[in-house]
Amino acid sequence: MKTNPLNSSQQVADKPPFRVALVEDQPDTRESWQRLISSFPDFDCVCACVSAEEALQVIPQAKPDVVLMDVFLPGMSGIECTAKLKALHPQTPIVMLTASDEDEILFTALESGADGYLLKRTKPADLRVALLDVMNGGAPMTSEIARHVVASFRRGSGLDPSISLSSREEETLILLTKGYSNKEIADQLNLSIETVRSHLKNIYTKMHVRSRAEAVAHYMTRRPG
Amino acid sequence: MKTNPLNSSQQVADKPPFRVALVEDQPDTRESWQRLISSFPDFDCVCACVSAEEALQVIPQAKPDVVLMDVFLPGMSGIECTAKLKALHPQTPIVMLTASDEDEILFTALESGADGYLLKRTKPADLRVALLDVMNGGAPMTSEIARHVVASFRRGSGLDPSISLSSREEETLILLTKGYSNKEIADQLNLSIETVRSHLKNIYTKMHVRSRAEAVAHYMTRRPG
DNA sequence: CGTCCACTCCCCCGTTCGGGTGAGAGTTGC
DNA sequence: GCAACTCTCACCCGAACGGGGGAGTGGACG
Repeated sequence: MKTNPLNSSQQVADKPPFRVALVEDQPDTRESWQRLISSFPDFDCVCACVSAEEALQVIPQAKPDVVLMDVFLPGMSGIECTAKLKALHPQTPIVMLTASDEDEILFTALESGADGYLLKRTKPADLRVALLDVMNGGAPMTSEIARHVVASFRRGSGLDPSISLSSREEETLILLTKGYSNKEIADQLNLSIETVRSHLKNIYTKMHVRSRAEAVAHYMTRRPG
Repeated sequence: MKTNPLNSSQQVADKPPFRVALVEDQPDTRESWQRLISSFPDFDCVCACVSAEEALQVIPQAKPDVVLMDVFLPGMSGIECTAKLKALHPQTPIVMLTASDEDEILFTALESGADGYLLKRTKPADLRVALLDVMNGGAPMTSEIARHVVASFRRGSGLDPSISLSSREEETLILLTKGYSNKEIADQLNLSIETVRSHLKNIYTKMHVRSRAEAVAHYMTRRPG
């Protein structure tokens, strides 16, 4: 049970090195990562694929201990590739690499079965820690990434541009989509239950629905939860 | 964010120590954490509350830089307390502490606005790192916790093995998520409204929810809408 | 200044919902 | 045959909900 950062212990072991597979289309980036991984004494970059298609061919044979997967790949995306690899070898951890920290990509990547999610600017030492972490059942991600993930639990989802709700109505709707009752919403917003009911009536009118369940359904189908 | 490890209690007024608030009902545990925090030269435990109610009174005045909150508290829970504190001071980071790594508690805690989530068996050094991390906008959590969080995204796309609904219950749920009332569902399935109610009761029990809106919310956050 | 609107809260009323309990028909499996 | 399960339906009851009013405050805008 170790956490992210500080790692000073250098394990010089006689054990066979951990086998890393790399999927990255950009030649210079790929070679750079490959060299970096091979520079770790306890790691071995057993294959460096240039595409998702090649990865699906090679990786099942290579049987790596961990896969480093770029998100953006020509043809099949790294996310789709991750899903397919996970279907074949659910136990092989896959860490996604990306230059972007955009929410939607992150969540899609995690849904596809990625175990960790790192930004490409991750420092070499942190990469090594992350690889060890993920092979140990962890879910390595940078603080930035983790914050996004945690934040996603907070907000039900985004706003709906098609209908203009007032800010108070918006807050009410979001709590509604978490399944709260009128009373619970009133408590969380420090309002009277009657005020919440007022807002709800307006929301129903604006959204053309007649019940909280319908409002939740419409809201969540328009804005992916 | 640089932190100079001074081992003695003599801190010259380079920088005021970080102010930590603690909420924990168990006396011995509370004092243990309090001592631990105070032992860090760059941290100061400015208040140690025995209950959520006290925390809501004291913490707004104490204005800590970070709050450590136990999940299980008599009376108002740590989760509810977190939500209320977050409503007052959204910018003050709150780290939840618990002995359990049960999914439901974790997600509820994160939804309530907690910024980090640590197990009580977290090592002192890791606690300090976590506190620094969360004040810097990070979302500290142990590898175990992070794995659960990531796993929850996976359930979102695939099947949910945790709950098995019968085929009739499944149909009912799907119509529920379209916002239909019991009567409308009954009509569409050519059933009595009482039968629909029966199915719904079973669904609620299996899904651990208490209302149709909550069922819709949970269902749609776990599956693509 | 007056109007509009968001926000807050209140009342009444009928309907819906959720929980508890029970029960008969059909199926599957031991 | 009996147990376990699903599917079906029923009744009761209290709580929650949705719709219809009204009403006061405060800010924005012309």
